[in-house]
Amino acid sequence: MTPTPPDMLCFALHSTAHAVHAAYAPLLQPLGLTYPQYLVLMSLGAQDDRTVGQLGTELRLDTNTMTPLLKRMEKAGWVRRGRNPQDERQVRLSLTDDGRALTERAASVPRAFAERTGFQVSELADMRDILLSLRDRLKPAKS
Amino acid sequence: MTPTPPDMLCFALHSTAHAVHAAYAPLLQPLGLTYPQYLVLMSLGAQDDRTVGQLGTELRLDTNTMTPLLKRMEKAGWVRRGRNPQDERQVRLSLTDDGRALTERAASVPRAFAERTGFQVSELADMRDILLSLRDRLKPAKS
DNA sequence: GTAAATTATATCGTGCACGATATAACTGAA
DNA sequence: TTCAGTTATATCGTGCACGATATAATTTAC
Repeated sequence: MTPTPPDMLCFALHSTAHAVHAAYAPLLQPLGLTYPQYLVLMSLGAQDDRTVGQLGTELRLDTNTMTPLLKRMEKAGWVRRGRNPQDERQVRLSLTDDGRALTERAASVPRAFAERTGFQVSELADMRDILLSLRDRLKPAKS
Repeated sequence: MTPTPPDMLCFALHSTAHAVHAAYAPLLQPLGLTYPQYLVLMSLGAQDDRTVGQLGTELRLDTNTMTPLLKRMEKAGWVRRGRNPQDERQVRLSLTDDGRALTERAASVPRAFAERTGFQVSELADMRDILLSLRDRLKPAKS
């Protein structure tokens, strides 16, 4: 008996991630943010003045995704990008005043999301930890 | 205290979905399939001769995603697309012989994936059900 | 029986995501 | 010191994903 998508864990994960993305969209759209942009904003809000590589490591994205994403955010006036004079290979990132103001408006989004799910905060944290345990078992990525 | 991506459930979900996607990629690449194409193939393998809309409902994708995806699969020779003479609005989908042969090769992929995680099958099923309960609570999608 | 509404699919534009490749800056070994 | 190797970022091409819109076929209301 061959497995069918609705029964597969991978599809549950895939479709739930999309559903969460869709649930965030109406919360982020008034702020003019996409979901990956929101992650960048919150990450820089917590720790500013980092390189593209450092931010990409935290968000698990490569530079081929990060660079255009960051350029769009620079164009929107939320992020500053500048080469590090000590090491011209690095591009250091920091929030503009507008960007920092936006982090404050965006900070309430996870709570608004959690409320919509109807789950307890502790249940959501459990779910998060289960997911991370799965994710981190997949790291080796070698057959 | 503003939340930071590594602590957020949404990011755990987002990054775990990407990690699973990445873990599937080396299993699917020898078959020439992308992950969404694999879902279409398995879904049609279980139940053939369905419309674009029916398949999209199962995979939770709209026609603006389905149509190009299905055209690529048609071009690859796995899927046939044809208008339903009873209702010319509908496009009915079925697997070609090549497509059906590919489902057999692709059927072992979830087991190979499950083995890599090191989780018990029952644990993976529990995880799936937890995810689906979250996903289905988000459906209303109205603030 | 025809106009309005609905349904099914397609098209267009934008933004990730990622493999492959490029390029410039730095580092280190001989 | 020079040049081979490494590191940090960028570019290019392809494939989703999705909002908005378009179009043709069918159904419904009158």
